Parts: sequence; structure tokens; C-alpha cells
Amino acid sequence: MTSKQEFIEKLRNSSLRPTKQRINICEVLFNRDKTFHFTISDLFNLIKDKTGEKISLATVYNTVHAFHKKGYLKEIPINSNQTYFDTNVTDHHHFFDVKEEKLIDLKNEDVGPIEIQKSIPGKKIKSVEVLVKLED
Amino acid sequence: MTSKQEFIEKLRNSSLRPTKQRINICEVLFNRDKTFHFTISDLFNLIKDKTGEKISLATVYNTVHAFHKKGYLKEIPINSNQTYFDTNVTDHHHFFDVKEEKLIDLKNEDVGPIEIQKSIPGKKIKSVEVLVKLED
DNA sequence: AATCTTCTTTAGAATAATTATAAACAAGTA
DNA sequence: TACTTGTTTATAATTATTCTAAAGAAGATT
Repeated sequence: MTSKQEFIEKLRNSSLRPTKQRINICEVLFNRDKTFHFTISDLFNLIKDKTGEKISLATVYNTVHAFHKKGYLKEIPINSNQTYFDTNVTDHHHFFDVKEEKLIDLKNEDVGPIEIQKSIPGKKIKSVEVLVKLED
Repeated sequence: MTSKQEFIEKLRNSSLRPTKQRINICEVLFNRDKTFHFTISDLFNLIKDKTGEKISLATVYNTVHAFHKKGYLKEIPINSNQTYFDTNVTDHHHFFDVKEEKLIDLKNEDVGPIEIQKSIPGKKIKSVEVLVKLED
């Protein structure tokens, strides 16, 4: 459980002004035990439910993008009509249950080491992500 | 080089009527040496250039979806504003050059074996795909 | 505290990818 | 040929996301 005060400091340290909206979003996103997968629209609705106050959709987009840029959120590479984000920014992989459109975490130790034996001149590897699609 | 006649048979065997548009799309997509990564909009423009005739955008969508459903095209899981497809439907992985928004094939032997040490009851693995993001 | 600058929020408009619609048309079949 | 069914088409509708510009809030300066 992170206190409001701690979020304020974290925001300041990232040169993001600690506005009421950003603090609320922090509380909804980061005061959790388990990792959280969400779309912007999930988050938008959740904020209304949890805090009783509505934050403009544009602000939700702005904030999620800001947090993503600062490395507090990770974008999950799946094809869906909406973009999924993850509060777990450590290196890890995903199951995607195609039928139920549901994401499930794979701990890094659930996946053996991945060796990439090819390289592209002038480019370096930024991330290696595995998506395991599941069917019935 | 596959002949028009062969495409017609393949379409019939998939219970897709061999229309002029579908045959043209087959020729643009599948008469290639190398694997081909594309978005709908890429394909739409390419058809105009290669065949001189314009196929309605809706038809391009319909056809790509039909081919995908039949297993002749693979959808590549990356987050982009557009959906990418691949004519190589075998198991393989991708580099994605984030800056240039370009996909590069990784042969299966370029990536070491991937062990998944977790399973979800009632579900089986449909595919395992690795996306390696590249930066400068 | 008052002022000033800069950043942020906001509603709504704009954009862009994709899907839906329904009429015209072409393919397969009897 | 006539009939049925599947396909194409232009266009409208939908949906996710980004842009815009004005109002508001935060931080710094006096």
C-alpha cells in the first residue's frame, strides 16, 4: 500500500506535476498486489467506479502515455482493437487466451532463456517478449 | 510461381469463390520468393500499382480476413496503429524496428528453443511467438 | 500573498483504422 | 435460362486515438 504522499514524491521525481488526476490514477493502478492488465477504456471506467470522480478521457490517455514513457507502465504487444498496458514493467511474458480475450502473466522463470542468434547492424535489442496463444 | 489456374483451385478447395479480385490478391500476395509483411493499406496500394486495377478497400479487408481465417495468412502481434499480416504462416518470430516501423523475419533457427514451464488447465498452447524490439 | 510562467486538464473536434449496410453483380447450380 | 447464393462496392457508421485551444492549477519569483 503506497500512500498518497509517496505517489506525490514519485511524480515530482519524474518531473510530472502531482495533480489530483495523476494521483488518483496512481492509486487505481499501483495500489494492487497483483499485476494489472488494462486498456484505456478499462481504466477510464475503473476510475469513475473507484474514486467516484470522472477524469477526462484525454487526461487518461495523456497520463497513461506519460507513465509509459517514464517506464511505469509496459505496453503489451498483442493484436486487439485496443492497446493493452501492464503495471508489471519487469521483463516478463504473456499467455493470451484467444477465446476469452484474456491476458495471463508468465513469470520470467516460467519461460526458459531466449537466445537470439541474429543481429541487425546498427540496431540493438530493446526487448524480447513472448506471447503464447492459448486455445481450448 | 503459381499460375492463375492453381490459385483458382486453391480457392475452390477452401470454398471461396475464385473471383477476379481474389485471384489478383493471391497473385500479389503469394507469387513471391520471400515472406511478405504488410498492412491492409500497403496491400491496397500495391494492388493498384501491380495490376493497374483498383479493388475496393472493403474487399481487401474481406479477402485478407478470409485468407487469415483459412490459415493462408498470419497476423503478427505488434502494437501499431495498423494490423500487420505475414504470408509466412509457419512458426517463426520477428524483429520490429521501432523507429522505422519495420518488421524483419527471424528464422526459427535464429531463436533458441523456447520452454514454457507453466500451463493453464483446460487450455493448450496454440502458438509461441517472440517479438524482439530493436532500437538504435 | 500577488504575479508570472509553465504545465495540465478538459470538452469537443479531427483523424484513422476497421466494420457494417444494402444494392448491384457474378458464380455456381438446376 | 432461371434461380440461388456468395461477393463486391461505395458509402456510412463505429471506434480508438490524437489534436486543439481555452480554462485552470502548480511552481517559482518577488
